[in-house]
Amino acid sequence: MARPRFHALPSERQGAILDAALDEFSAHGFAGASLNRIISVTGVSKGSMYYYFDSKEDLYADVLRRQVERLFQDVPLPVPEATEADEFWNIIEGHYLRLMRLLVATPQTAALLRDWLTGAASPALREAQHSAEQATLPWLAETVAAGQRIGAIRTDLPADFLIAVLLGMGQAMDTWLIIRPLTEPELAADVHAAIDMMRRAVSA
Amino acid sequence: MARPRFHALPSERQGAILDAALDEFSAHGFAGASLNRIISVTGVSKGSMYYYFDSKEDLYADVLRRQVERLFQDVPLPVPEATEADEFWNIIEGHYLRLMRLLVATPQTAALLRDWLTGAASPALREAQHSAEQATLPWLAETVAAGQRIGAIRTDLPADFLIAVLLGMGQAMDTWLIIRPLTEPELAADVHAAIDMMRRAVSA
DNA sequence: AGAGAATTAGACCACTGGTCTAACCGGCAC
DNA sequence: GTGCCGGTTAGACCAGTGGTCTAATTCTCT
Repeated sequence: MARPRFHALPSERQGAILDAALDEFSAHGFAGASLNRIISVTGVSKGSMYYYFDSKEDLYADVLRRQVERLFQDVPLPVPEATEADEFWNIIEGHYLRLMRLLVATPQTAALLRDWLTGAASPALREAQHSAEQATLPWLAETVAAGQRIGAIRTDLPADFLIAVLLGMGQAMDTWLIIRPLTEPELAADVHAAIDMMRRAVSA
Repeated sequence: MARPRFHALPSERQGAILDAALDEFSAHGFAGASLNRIISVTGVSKGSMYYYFDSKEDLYADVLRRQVERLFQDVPLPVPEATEADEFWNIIEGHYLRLMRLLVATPQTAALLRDWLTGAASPALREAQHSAEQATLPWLAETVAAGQRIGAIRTDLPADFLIAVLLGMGQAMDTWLIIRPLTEPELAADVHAAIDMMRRAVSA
């Protein structure tokens, strides 16, 4: 995680650094991004950079976390408070649709997420993986628990397993949806189909 | 792809190079692997290495392709010739179980595949992606088509979409299954649960 | 003003994947 | 045998990488 010193910087300077990093990471992915390019664009010296961040991964993790936070802030996704399975899944579908719409509208964030989704588990990115999971997993776990409580989600398998499979399905769907230029009606239909598959896979 | 020259080499030399590369890639993943380490272990000069292979990716693609081929050779997985949905899914489950057993028994291959699965779509690996897809995708596509023909798989969604989702589920399940040390009875039960979820998601 | 800490700059390091040229070697023509 | 020539090999070399280190600067507080 970025050292506290970084957050003590004037916010415009923070912003300039993080913006440049976002540009670089979303354009080239983690592996292809060049730290030297980032510092030369921002004018920050290498010494300062490593005074603020532990490593390239650390910077990446911070950029990613910010984008995920912004996403969750722009599209609030409360854990569904439903009493019945159909309602539960409708709420989920609405969440997903809103999220995908926002991603379509912010291609840079979408590119960053795509890179992260497809390369996340590589050993070099455990830090980023971890920091983004902190934002995502608890929500998913809570939602699964809520679904189980009202009988919308099966309880015969370990929740961990269900969550892993849902994450996998979600990544595949995200990638499939993001990668192609989408028109509105298609998007809604595709999201409906995606959630339907999830529902079938894990419903009680 | 490896240049033809490489295959003209004495097969023991080919083997030594590919073994060293497999060691390196499975131990450190694609990004962490060092070409210099591979050539220093094998005693092959850098000039020769680049005379045989176009690039690091090219070598990786070749190593990966070999392992996938070996896997499919050791565990034949014919497209199910079933006439009824239950039978169809039983055959699939049998295939998957056999494959996972082999992977558990060959951890090096499992490590290589895990790295590939989790990092495959990163731009640097398109070559490897492509070469391994050639081995995997057609089979999956055929199997989906076979399932659709006998009414075991839904036809209301694009096959591409189903395949993408199945791949995502498969990756998640593979990872979940490989990552934990498995005892036999658990493995069978987990595989059964995994295939069951796939079946629910895509059945007609 | 002066001491001491926080911060910055950028030279430097080992290493990376990849290129290039000079040497080498086997086989064929004379 | 000699000359030659194409396929092959060795390894010096290159620009660039992420990361470290130290000396200088700036800031703060007494």
